[in-house]
Amino acid sequence: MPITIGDVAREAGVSTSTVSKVLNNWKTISPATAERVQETIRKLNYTPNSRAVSFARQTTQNIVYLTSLSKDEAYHNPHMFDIMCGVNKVLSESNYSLTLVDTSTDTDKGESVAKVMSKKCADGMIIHGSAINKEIADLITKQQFPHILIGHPGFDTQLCWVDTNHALAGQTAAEYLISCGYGDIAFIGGRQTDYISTQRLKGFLGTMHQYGYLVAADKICYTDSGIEESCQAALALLQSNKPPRAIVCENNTIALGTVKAIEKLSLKVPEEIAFLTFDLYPYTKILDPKPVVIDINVYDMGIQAGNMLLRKLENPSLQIQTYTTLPVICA
Amino acid sequence: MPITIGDVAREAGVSTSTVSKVLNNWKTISPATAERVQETIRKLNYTPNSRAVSFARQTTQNIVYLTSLSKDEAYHNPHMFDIMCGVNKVLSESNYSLTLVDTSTDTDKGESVAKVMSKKCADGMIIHGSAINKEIADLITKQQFPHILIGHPGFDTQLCWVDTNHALAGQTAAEYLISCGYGDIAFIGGRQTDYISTQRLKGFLGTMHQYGYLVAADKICYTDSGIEESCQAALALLQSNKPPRAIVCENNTIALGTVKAIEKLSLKVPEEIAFLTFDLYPYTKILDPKPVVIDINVYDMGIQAGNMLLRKLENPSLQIQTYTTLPVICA
DNA sequence: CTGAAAGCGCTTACAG
DNA sequence: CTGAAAGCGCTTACAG
Repeated sequence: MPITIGDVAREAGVSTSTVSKVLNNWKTISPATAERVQETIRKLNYTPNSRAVSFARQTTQNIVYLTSLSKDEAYHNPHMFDIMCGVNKVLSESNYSLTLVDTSTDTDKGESVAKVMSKKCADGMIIHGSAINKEIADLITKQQFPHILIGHPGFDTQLCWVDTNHALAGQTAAEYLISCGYGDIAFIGGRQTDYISTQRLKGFLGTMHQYGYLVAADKICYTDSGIEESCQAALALLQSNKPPRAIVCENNTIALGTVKAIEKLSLKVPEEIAFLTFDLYPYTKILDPKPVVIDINVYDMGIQAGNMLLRKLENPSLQIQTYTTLPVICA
Repeated sequence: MPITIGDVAREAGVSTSTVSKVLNNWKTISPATAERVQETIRKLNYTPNSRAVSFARQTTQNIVYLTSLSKDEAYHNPHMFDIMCGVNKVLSESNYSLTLVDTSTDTDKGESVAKVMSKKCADGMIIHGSAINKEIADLITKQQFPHILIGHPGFDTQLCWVDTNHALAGQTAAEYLISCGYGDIAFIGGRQTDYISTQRLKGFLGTMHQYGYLVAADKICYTDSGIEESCQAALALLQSNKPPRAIVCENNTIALGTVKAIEKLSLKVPEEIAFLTFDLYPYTKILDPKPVVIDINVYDMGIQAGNMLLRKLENPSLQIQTYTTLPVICA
């Protein structure tokens, strides 16, 4: 038989209201009473029933993390889980719990979101970018349900979101390589339709121009991000009659292809060719030779997203649409 | 103003008890009434308040997943998250939610577990092996709190657990290589004190002996699982006067070192040397040359753990201590 | 500073 | 087959 607030009240010789007030740190309780009640709580080893608290307060102290959780997601998309860990950290520090909701099996894409909001099983939600579209966005803004979206939504919306600034990462890449004394830099990107790749290229080119360097069209390639195609692209660059001094690889697979090209030509890194990529993946550190890496601390991004949601909970009218978490260089 | 069971009752002209019974599929309700109530529910777009349901039923329909969720955990230990996804899948199919609880910041190791049990915020828990010790085990068994531990606890206990059978994976490795026609097989392991490494070696040796192959002592090495030391171990084996025909690498880092040794000696795989490792890591597939891999479907293991917990919830006296999920060969 | 009482929105014996 | 009523264990105006 679990012990209740009534047991504590009886034992301490006060009312349940008083015990509740002690539990919630009301300052209208006399120190003597408070102390007595606290002691009884310790003696009986009492913990409030969170179901009852949640029901009485009309709030859950729970946040939902909406994302796709398919098999192998953990291997393909470890960043998403690192973000989740960051979110969990701040929330738990503020006594919120975090509940996972998988959107991968939704027949209707807004199914999970609608359910969370109507069942009142959470006070707010963190939505991973993979789980959003225009309809869901409208649903959420109409209900004014507290939320933070991870990742730029890609359409105009009133939604609150945070994202990393990929263009800024591209800038950082250019600045770093320029500071190393390299002016002739090539860029191997993913598909031209890829948002992240395009942003990184944009930032890179902007900074190059700003510093007075021209990047010739034949120094910019687009690939399918496959290892083989990237290797070919890198070989073409390195074997041209005027090879670049450095290569920016838009992602890790491209870096891997570039590694193969560099090995094949037996070039010395960074003496003969420098190369750089974005994001620390589990296998980035085994690349040999090693690229310079521009990384985003996505755990920190999760922390920031969690913090913003807590602020939204206190002040629902807050509108947040921001780029957060600076890229850092791991040379 | 969210609509309640009372609104539905009034609109449908019945009592709240009746609405509740319709909601819970009691068969004592006349079809006519049931239909009328269902229609009202649809019309008003009513969803039961899960806080109230949880409070009235004295159950949460929530399960806690206890594990360490530090920064970079997602990169170092993706398997743990894949298990989590599997657990979430079965639970959500049975209308249970899954809440994350991070044990990495516990000052006292049993802190989180004790809190979960006393606050009654979950009906059961899945505990990742990293978050267990003897004291916690005693706490849980004393309270008879429904749980499943992922991973053999390493001490005698009444706890319910599931694990993968590493010795069986070692057997599978030996059987596969023997079936390829290789009899002279070496084993590069991690530290002699490592449980998993020891189990894999045990299974491997058992099967080798069973098939009548002797594994000479100098064909078994122990390493610190570092790339460099593994490469040296592999080189020593391959350059001995009687090199093995195949090498079993106890983990991916060792496989990576072995890859380097094979490259250095320009050996052809598998014509001159075959090699094998365990577990598909994110970078396993970029190893070149490719090893044969013995993998465990840990997502499936999560599904099984979730299913067992559901069974425990229905039948608390159930005792489960089992090895689950067969290793599979990815050649 | 303290307590009696209403209320949070459901479920479930029990009576009819 | 249906409904009145108690109960789940807290919180919080409100009165004193």
